[in-house]
Amino acid sequence: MKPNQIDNAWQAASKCEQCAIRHLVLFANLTKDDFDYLHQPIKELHLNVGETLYNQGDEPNALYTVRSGLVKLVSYLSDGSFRIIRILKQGDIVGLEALDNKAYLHHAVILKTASFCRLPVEDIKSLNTHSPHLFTQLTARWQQTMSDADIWLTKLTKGFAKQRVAYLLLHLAEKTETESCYVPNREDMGGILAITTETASRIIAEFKRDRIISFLSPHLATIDKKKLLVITHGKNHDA
Amino acid sequence: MKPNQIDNAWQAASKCEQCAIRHLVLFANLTKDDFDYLHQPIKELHLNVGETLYNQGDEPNALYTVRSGLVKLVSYLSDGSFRIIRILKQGDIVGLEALDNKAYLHHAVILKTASFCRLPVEDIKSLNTHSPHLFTQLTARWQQTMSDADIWLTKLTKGFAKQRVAYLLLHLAEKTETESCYVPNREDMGGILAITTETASRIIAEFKRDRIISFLSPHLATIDKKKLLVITHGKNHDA
DNA sequence: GGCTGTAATTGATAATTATCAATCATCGGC
DNA sequence: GCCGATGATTGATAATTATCAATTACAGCC
Repeated sequence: MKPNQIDNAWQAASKCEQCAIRHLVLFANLTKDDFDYLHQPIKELHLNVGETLYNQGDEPNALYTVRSGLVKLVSYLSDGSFRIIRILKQGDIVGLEALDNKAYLHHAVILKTASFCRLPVEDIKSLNTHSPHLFTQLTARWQQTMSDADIWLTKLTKGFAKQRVAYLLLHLAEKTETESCYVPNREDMGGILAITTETASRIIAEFKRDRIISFLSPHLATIDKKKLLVITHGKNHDA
Repeated sequence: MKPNQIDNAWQAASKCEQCAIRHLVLFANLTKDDFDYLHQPIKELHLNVGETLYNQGDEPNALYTVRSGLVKLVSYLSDGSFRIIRILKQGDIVGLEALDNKAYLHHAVILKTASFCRLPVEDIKSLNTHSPHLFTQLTARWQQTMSDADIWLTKLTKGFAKQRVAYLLLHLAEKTETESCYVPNREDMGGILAITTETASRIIAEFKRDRIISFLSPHLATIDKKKLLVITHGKNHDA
């Protein structure tokens, strides 16, 4: 990301106490006093599709709360191929590893125009030593992250490609408020499910023909959850 | 686990301050004073192969440090199949999710005769509010768990079965002090790599014929790391 | 030793997926 | 509207893996 983009991306900071989605975020149960331990105002950050929040190996000095949009965490392998580790939505924390002072583990790339709150690591740490409230939330976040990783492992990397695609769509639908759900491009689907772009494409095309999925726009579609669930459960003999 | 087994499993508690592997464990950097916040002596627990530390859904009131041995975390799916989520060795924490007061997420089953320290959740929480030292360690553990999960995802579920088996063996070898490494039975290998038992068997058999792996006992073998690394990197044309 | 149950291996075949290559669709810019 | 670029789709084929079934190896036990 270039300097001028950074300037554009940053917005005026706003008061956490008045945050519209505070019930979803890390600061959910902080008290009024707790906020005194924040030495700098929390800044907000806006990024467009394809932009990068941080890169693997970057020195980490902040974690981020997703206010809106979608973010993918990508890990590149030595052979040049990549794998998408997770997809994060509103309320999720990105870059939790910053708390451990290690370099970021992944590339965080915007899938759907997103906004973030930037939480400086030092503030989080100081807040944690002074107030017991944050620890609960942090625990819950780590927990959430692990359980997401488990789902990724158990549901998205097991069984035939068709089942995995079906599960992915259902999983993505869970991440949405509306009836329609975000559908990644075929290459990203491959990166999530450990299948090739072509296989992903073939399956989505088949789902389209079977009216299991209908695209409203290139990355937005409505899905037939019932049919997908059947596919998830194993082979369906065109019942 | 039946009551009489529990009786056998528990050993006299020992002093954490004198623990031989304390540098590896959660209490690594606690001060003398910190230990005063532990209301009960830390108990030690011994379990044999096939025994269960806890089951998915059990109410969690403790986390465990692995003192020795190997543990697998298993998740059963609705269709009766299972997936092995992670393998834990000396120094690793089992059941971190207990801190979030949620039910255990997996079954924790002993692969290689193991001993544990049982850390009551309440003690950990109280210790954390009174001393800043534990937070660092907990952060590091969560971090470790996440990064393990990432490896599992990126390396063990991608590419052809042969590459995955090769990577698994290398990964397991990392978990050992000695030259020989633990090799799971073929069904478990399938559960780890999302392949069938037969495929796992075929590949291990092939590795045996190629002298890439030599079994010393049913679950212990020496491996040729160099050759495995080559296989990991993609197709090897019998160079 | 012989028996028995479990795990490992192997074989044959069908199903699934990767690979390589070509075509089609779509969208923004001119 | 046309062009070019990018992503999606489809086709043909080979490679990989699952499936079903049978056989072998081996440890524990009588």
